[in-house]
Amino acid sequence: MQDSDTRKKPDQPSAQPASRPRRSDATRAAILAAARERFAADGYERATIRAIAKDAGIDPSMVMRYYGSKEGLFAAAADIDLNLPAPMELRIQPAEHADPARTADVGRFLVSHFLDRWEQDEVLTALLRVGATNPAGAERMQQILKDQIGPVAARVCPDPADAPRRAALVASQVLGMALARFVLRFPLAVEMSKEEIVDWLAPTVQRYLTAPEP
Amino acid sequence: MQDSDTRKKPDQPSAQPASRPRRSDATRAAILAAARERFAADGYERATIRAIAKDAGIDPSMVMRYYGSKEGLFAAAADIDLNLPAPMELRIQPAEHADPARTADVGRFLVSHFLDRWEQDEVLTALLRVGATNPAGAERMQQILKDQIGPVAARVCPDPADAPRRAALVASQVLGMALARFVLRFPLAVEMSKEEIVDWLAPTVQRYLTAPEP
DNA sequence: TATTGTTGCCAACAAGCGTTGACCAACAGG
DNA sequence: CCTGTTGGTCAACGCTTGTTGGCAACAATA
Repeated sequence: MQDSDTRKKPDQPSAQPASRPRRSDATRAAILAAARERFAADGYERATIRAIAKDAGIDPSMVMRYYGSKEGLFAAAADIDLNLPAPMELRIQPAEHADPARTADVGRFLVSHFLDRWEQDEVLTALLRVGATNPAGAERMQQILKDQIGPVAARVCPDPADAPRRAALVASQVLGMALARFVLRFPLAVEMSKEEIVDWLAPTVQRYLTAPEP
Repeated sequence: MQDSDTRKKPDQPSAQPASRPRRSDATRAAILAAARERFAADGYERATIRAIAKDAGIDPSMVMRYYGSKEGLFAAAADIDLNLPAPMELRIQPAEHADPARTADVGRFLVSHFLDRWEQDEVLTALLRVGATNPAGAERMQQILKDQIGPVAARVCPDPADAPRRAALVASQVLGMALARFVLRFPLAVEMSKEEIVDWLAPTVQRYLTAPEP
């Protein structure tokens, strides 16, 4: 899902789903990488197509040809997969027993996973920065919450009916920490070790997901 | 602190600290109000001086005359007072007894107060939006955290030495919820009632502030 | 080899931005 | 009354932005 392209001119209207490699694939990838870096560092407006093109070592007009517009470029760059485990896998860990505390430590796992994910892929910071000022970015985040975090919550929380609310609570804590650490760069949020953060946030997330009531 | 001006031409170099009212005070206030609205709605880059001036019903050049530059305007508009109670007042509530759980419900009070504050004053949303893309905005937020939340944490948490860390944790949860509810406008974060949010977040904040260890 | 599509650069466009300085109207103090 | 200060508009500046079309070089196909 990550490197999907917005390819034009579908040669065979109903042919193979993955189009064969092109000579320009390296350039496309360079543009995408530069775009992620710039969006992460500067946000949507200040990440100019000219700057991105310069980073990628090509002409600005190429960006337009391959991605149509700045919005198209962002859409391609912000195609994110959180790599969350399929919900079923979560139940396996603590063997197979009844309702209370279905998964021993979803909270711990999730917080740790998110921190790793954020540190290794700047596109998450990019999406967070852009989402704060750009409607399309905010919508994309909302979609990720719904499609990728929601299902996990649905499997783990007591009443699947209010899984969305649980997911939103989890998102508020995780995004808040990401904001403080990777976007605003509060010194104290930056200096804390990953383990320390996990120790503090895991019980919170665990409670948001599994507590029967506040 | 809220409506501080960047007044030029100090007539008497060492005269009264508060200058007398001017004929243009209404215009200044209109500009500031429009600026807060635009910054909150659009972020720093897309909130143009021209648009702000139009909202205020005056010429763009007036903004420059009264606030020097766009940065100056933002600095004036983002002069924020969280209205947190002086730390001493917090200790009074549960009478006067020893260490464990100094204040019965700081968490509940803080979450409720922040939600109120955010709802009634759009400048908080403005600062959050701008802080995500603008270094000056991020620095301002950091300063508010240090000067206004830090002291509260220092009085309430077990070891005043790591009050800053406690404050950062609290900020991560509170800012995260503000981000989800007021900036990204996740439907489920918007639909939840204020009481519901307080019920969920209060224990978290309480723990971040008063728990002896994670 | 001739033709056709792909890859890339260059120069330019129109629009929008923050910012500036000239200029006029209204008021204030003597 | 005049005179200087203040409040405000207007038109323009220099610059950057996203975006476009033309044109040369290369690769692939026939």
